[in-house]
Amino acid sequence: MKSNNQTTITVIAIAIIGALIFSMFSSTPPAISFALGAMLTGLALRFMQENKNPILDELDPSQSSKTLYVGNLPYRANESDVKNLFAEHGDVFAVRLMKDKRTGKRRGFGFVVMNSQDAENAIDQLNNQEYGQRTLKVREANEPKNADSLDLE
DNA sequence: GTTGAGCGTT
Repeated sequence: MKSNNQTTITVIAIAIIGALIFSMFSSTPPAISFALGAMLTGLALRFMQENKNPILDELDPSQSSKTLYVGNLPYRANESDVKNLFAEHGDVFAVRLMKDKRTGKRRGFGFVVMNSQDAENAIDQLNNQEYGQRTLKVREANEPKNADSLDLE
């Protein structure tokens, strides 16, 4: 609900164009026809936005996810262990432990995708904490796939 | 079967 400035400008621009077109085919005074055209175009755009791709609305647009980098993991830890560990501090959506593509051995680090708010908590709770006789390193990932609500910048 | 700072995959 934040970065809709561009969308808003686009809608206004299209609404103005619609208003101009509407003014051409209207016998009412220019100001009134312009306003009517803008309103009609705006309503049309809203109708189009509400009916566009209901599939996209089912992909949990309300829940914003954040990818966490997890380093210094014990080699014997699997994805279920990491998922259970992070699940104690929030909703975990996915866990990917990186393995070497040639040998398939675990490289000792991975990524955890979880709720944004819970991710902030999980970093504070799990970073520099012992797990499997190792000191965990939990940070925000460098290439965030989904960073919707970032108030940092 | 080993190792130990790091930022990946359809």
